[in-house]
Amino acid sequence: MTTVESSGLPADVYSAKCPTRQVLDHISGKWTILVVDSLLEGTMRYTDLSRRIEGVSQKMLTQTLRALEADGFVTRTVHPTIPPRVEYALTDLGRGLAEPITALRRWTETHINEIERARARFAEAQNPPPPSRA
Amino acid sequence: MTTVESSGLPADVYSAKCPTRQVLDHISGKWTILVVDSLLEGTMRYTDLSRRIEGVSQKMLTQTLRALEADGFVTRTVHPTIPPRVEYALTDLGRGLAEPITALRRWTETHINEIERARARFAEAQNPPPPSRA
DNA sequence: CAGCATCCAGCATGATACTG
DNA sequence: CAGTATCATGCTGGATGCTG
Repeated sequence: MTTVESSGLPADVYSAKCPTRQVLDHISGKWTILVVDSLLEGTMRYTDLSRRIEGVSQKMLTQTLRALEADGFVTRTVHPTIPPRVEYALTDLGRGLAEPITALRRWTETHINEIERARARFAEAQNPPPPSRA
Repeated sequence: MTTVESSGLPADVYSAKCPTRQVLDHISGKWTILVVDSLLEGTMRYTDLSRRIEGVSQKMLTQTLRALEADGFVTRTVHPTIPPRVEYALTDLGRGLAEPITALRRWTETHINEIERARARFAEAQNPPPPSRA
């Protein structure tokens, strides 16, 4: 096998088989978090989500919902009426997923100032602007 | 402001100004987690990381390290010797970032079986395979 | 050793038009 | 209403060659 032997390290953190990577690749999609967040407030119809998330294309919304459904994070319920009525809701698994995401969000929000100061320092170091006064 | 009023929702979760999105976009990069994980074990030189992560191109490794440096997650120390010697290390902030990431990793690893069962069910529902025996 | 600059391929995303 | 199908594109990421 091609595993790194000299260390107990990543091995295949980016392998398609790495669970973290699989899930991370999904939630890092542009719309996934928006959808999950929306559904945390309750069941919604396609159009509800579409209007709420505002900016998402039909293609992307559908794609995101399908991926979430495939992973068991949301349920899709079709009411065979006219006009059609499709409702999306989070599963328990989906609500569980929301927790670590929220943890990450909170950590980030707590430290965003620190991060932005670091960025400012970095930018300045790269881009030595004329010290406004010698 | 352009914030959604009718709900306390996403507002601009995908806006460039959303902290969560900013950080998520970074850690969702193919190599960021690998680099952070590696550096959790201690200071490393460029080549150490390059060899350890194995599969990363120079471009991507450099790019990833620069982004992490810009955000204040790693320090880059250049020893002006010949040949050059550059050492990378996690900052406290970087170690802090590792925690929510680890939390996500753990949640995923705990639930990956459930996710994969959901996927199997979904695939089957989409792709009604001939029931091996009528 | 530790990069940077350039070129290129593929996929993710997005806009548009059409359908049950 | 809730999608599907197609086309266009922009950016991510990888390969290659050069430098202090």
